Amino acid sequence: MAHESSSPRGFWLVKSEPDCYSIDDLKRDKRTAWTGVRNYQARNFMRDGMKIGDLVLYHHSGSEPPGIVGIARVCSAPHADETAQDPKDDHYDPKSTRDDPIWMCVDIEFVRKFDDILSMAELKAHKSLASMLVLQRGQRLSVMPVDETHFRIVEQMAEKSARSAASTGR
DNA sequence: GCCAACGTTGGC
DNA sequence: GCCAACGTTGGC
Repeated sequence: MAHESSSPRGFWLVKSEPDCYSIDDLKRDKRTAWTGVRNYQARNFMRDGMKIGDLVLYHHSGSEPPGIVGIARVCSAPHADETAQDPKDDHYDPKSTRDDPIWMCVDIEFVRKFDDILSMAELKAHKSLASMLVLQRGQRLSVMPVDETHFRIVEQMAEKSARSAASTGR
């Protein structure tokens, strides 16, 4: 590719139920291993696609409203998801062994939390995000790639809502 | 290997 | 609470 060096990073989106692990939990912990993913496609994105430094949109699912609440960054190479080997863990998988871990994850670190959630309704209202994967009907992946153009638009939307919040004294 | 039944995710 | 979209399971 002619302009390989102009796009050095990948862009991703991860989902989490805030009751399970929210952006505030990530902010408190600074970083965490993104464990518990038990879908092969999602695992493959972490194992084969994610690189240290890639930026990640953090999505709250099952919340009211659901939407993107901040940004994280990939901060480790892929490694075994140890929760798969823990019989007491909800995500225990007896098929996963120390020799053949099956389930892999990366670590992500907190970058920032948006002042306001960007709800799916708001995102869907933005025409240039129409093809964004997370907005497609019935799409259930918990780890997925994001186009850089979509990522930048989301960043701008977050900035804009922060500015309007500041100007109205909210 | 097919396919129906079932379970899960997650928006609405 | 409903339902769409899958992934998984298991009988055949």
